[in-house]
Amino acid sequence: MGKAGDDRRDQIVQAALSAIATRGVADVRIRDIADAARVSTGTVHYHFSDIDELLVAIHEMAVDRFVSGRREMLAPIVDARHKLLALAETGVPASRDDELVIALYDLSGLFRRNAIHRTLTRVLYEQQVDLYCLALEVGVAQGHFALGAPATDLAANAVALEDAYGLHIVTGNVSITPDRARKLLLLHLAEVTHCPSLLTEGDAS
Amino acid sequence: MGKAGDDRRDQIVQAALSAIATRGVADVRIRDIADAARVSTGTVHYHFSDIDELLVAIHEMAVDRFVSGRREMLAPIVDARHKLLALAETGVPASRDDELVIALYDLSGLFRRNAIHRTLTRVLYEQQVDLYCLALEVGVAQGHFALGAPATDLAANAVALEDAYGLHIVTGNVSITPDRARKLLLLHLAEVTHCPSLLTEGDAS
Amino acid sequence: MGKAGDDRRDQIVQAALSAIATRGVADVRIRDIADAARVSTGTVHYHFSDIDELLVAIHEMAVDRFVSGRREMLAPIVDARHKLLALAETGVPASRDDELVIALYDLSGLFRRNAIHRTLTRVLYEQQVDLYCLALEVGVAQGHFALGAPATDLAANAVALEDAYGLHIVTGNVSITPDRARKLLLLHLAEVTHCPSLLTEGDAS
Amino acid sequence: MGKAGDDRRDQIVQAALSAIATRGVADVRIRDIADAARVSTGTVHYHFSDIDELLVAIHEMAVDRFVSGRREMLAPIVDARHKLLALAETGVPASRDDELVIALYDLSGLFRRNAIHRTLTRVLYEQQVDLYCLALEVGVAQGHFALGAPATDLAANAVALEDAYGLHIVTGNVSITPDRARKLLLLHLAEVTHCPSLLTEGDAS
DNA sequence: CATGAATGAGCTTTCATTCAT
DNA sequence: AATGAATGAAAGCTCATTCAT
Repeated sequence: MGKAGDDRRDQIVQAALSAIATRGVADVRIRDIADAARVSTGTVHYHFSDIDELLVAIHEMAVDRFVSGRREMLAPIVDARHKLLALAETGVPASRDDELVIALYDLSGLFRRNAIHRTLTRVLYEQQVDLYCLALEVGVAQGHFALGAPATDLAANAVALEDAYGLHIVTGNVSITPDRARKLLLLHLAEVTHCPSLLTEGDAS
Repeated sequence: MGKAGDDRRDQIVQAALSAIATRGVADVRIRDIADAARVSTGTVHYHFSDIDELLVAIHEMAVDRFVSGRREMLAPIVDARHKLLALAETGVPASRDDELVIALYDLSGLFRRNAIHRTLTRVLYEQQVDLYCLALEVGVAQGHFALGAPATDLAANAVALEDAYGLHIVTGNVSITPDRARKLLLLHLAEVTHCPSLLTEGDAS
Repeated sequence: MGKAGDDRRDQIVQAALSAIATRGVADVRIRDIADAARVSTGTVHYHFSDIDELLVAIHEMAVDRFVSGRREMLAPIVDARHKLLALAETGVPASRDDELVIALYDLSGLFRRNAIHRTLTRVLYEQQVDLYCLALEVGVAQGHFALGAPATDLAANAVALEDAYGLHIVTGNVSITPDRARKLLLLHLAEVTHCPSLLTEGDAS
Repeated sequence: MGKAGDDRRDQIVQAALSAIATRGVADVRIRDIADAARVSTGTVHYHFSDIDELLVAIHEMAVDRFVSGRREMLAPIVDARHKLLALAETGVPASRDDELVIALYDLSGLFRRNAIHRTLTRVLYEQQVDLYCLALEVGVAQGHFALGAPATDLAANAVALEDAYGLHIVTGNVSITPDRARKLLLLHLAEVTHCPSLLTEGDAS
C-alpha cells in the first residue's frame, strides 16, 4: 500500500523536477507537473496538499540524489588524486540541460517562501565541502598533496567554484563551457594541493 | 518632459529592484512594485507596457550599477595589491540584505523567459573578470604578483568565488558569513598570486 | 445480508447527523461523514448513490427519532399537566450541542434542493403540534385546563416557541439559555391553559 | 471617491442578498452574486477579499435594514395597540419570497464559520425584543394592556413566535400561511395583554 | 462489500491589464 | 501623466464521484 503510493509520489516529484528545469520555478504550473507525470492535476493535489509541499519534496529529492550520487561514486576510489579528478568531473554539470542541477539552483531561490529551502541548500553545500575535505586529507596522508591552508578552506573554495560555474553553465553563459569550468576547477585544485599531476591527468581524461 | 518621465521610470525600476529583493522574482507582483514606488499599478503599466520590459530594465540597471560602481572604486587605486583587496572587499555582499546582489541572482534565473537576461548575466560576469584580470596584470607589472596560470583563468576563478559566496550569503546560508567569504576569497588570491601579504593586510583591514 | 447492510447504512446516517451538527450542512463533506463513520468515502457512495439521497435519509431519521422519542416519552404519562411539563422539558434542547436538533434546523434549510426536506420539516412541525394538542385536550377533559382559543392554535404557538428557542440555543445565542427558554415556554402554557400550577411545578422540577 | 466605491459595494451586497435568497447560502457561488450584480467575479473580489467577508457584510446589512425598518415604522404610532398590530403585521414575512427574511435565516446558520454571524443574529433578536417590550410598556402606561408577567418575557415570546413562523413561511411550510401566522401571533398578544381588541382589529385589517 | 487512489469539473482566488476619469 | 476600479483569463484547490483491487 505504502509502496504504491510512494511510487506515485516519486513519479510526481521526478516529473516536477523535470518541469521545473524546463519552465523555471517562477513559471511552473501544477498542470505542467501533472502533464509531465502523466496524471491529472487532482492526483498531484492528492499526494501534495499544496504546491510548497511539493516543492520541498522536490528539493529534498534533488539534494539527496546529488549528495548520495557523488558519495557512492567516490567511495570505491582509493587514490586521492583520482577522487579529486572524479569530483571535478562530476561537480560541473555536463551540459546546460542537467535537470538536477538546474532545479537545485532554482529551488534554492525559494528560501524566502520556506526556510526548508534555505536549510537544504546549506546542507547540500556542506556535504559537498565534506566530500572535498575528505579527498584532500586522504591525499595528504597518501603523500600526494601538500596544503598551504586548512583543508576545510580549500574545500570550501573548490565547492564554491563548482557552484558558480554550474550556475553559469545552466543559465547558458556561453563564456563558461563545461570543459572550461572543469579546467578552471582543476587549475585551482592543482595549485592549492601543489599537485600538478591533476592537470595532466585532467587533460588526459 | 522626457526628464521627468525618466525620473519616474527610474523611481519605478529602483522600487522594483527592492520589491524583487524582498519577495523574489517568482512571487513579486506589479502591485508590490507599485506600492514600493508609491504609485498606482496603472502608472507602472504606463511606463512599462509589459512586465518583461520592466524586468529587463531592472536587470540592466542592476548590472550597470554594479559594474560601474566597482570600476569607479577601482580606478584611483594604484597599487595592484590594494586593487585586489578592494575587489575582495566589495565583491562579497556586506550582508544578506544587499538588495542589488539579491536581485541580480534572482534576475539571472529569468534567462528562460528572455535571452536578454542571459546576456546581461554573462556581461556582468565578464566585466567582473576583466576587473580582476586588470588588477592581476598590473600586479605582475608592478612585481607584486607571480602568476602560475593565465591571468584570465585566475580572474575567472576569483569571480566564480565571489559569485558562489554571494549566492550563499544572500540566501542566508549561515555556514558562509561575509567575513568568512572574504577571507576565503583572499586565501585564493594570495595563493595564486604568490603574494602572502594579501592575507596579512586582509586581516588587518 | 440485508441486515448487515442496513446496519452499515444506519451507521453512516448517524455519523452524517453528527458531521452535519459539527460542520453545518453548508460545509459538510462526504469525507467528514466517512471519517465520522470510520469508513471510506467509497463506502458512503456505495450505500448512497448521491449525496442528496443521504441528506434525505438523515433528515428522515432525525425526524423519526425526534417524533417517536417524544411520543414514547409522553404515552405513559396520565396527568395532562405532567404531559405538558414533559413536553416543555424535552421541547427545548438541553444544550447547544444537541446534535439531533442542530441537524434538524440545518436540514430544513435544504428545502430548495429537494422538496422532501420541506415535507419533512412540515411533518415534524405537525407532529409536534399534535402532541401538544393532545395534551391540551386531555387536560381540558381532566378539568385542569381552560382554553381561551382552539387547542390547535395554542398548540401551534407552543411548538413555534420551541422551534424559535431551539434555534437560538443551538446557534449559541447567549441571551437564550435552555433554562430561560423552558421558563418562557411554560409561562406561555400556563397563561393559555389558565393553569398556574404549571409554573410552580416547572420551578420545582 | 468613497461614495462611488461604497455604492458599488452596496450594489454587490444587495445582489448577494438576492442570490442567497434564491440559491441558499450553502449553494450560492461568487458567480451568482456577480451575475446578480451585473459585474464580474473579479469585481466582487475587488471589494470583498473573501467570501466570508462578503457574507458578513450581507448579514450586517440585512440586520440593519430589518431593525431600522421596523423602528422607523413604529416611531410615529402613538397608540400601543396600533404599535403591536403594526409589529404583528410586519413581523411575519408577507410571503415565502421575502428575500430579507430568507437571507437572515440562512445567514444565521453560518455561526460556525464566523462568530460575527452569531452576534448579528443575537443582536437582531434583542432589537426585536426591545421593540415589543417598548410597545407593551407603553400600552400598560396607556391603560390598554394588563400584563401577567414581565414585559421582557412576553416580548421574548412574541419575537420567538415571529421567528418560528417566519422560518416556516420562507421554507414553504404550507401549514403556516402568513395570514395564519399573523393570527396566531395576535392570539398570543391578545391573551398576554388581556386586550381582546387586538384580535378584532387584527381581523379587520 | 469495502477501499482509497485517481479523476476532473467546478469553484475561489489572484493578478496583469485596460480604460474612463 | 497618473489613477484605481473593473475586468476576465488563468491558476490553485476542493471534493463528489468512479473504479480497479
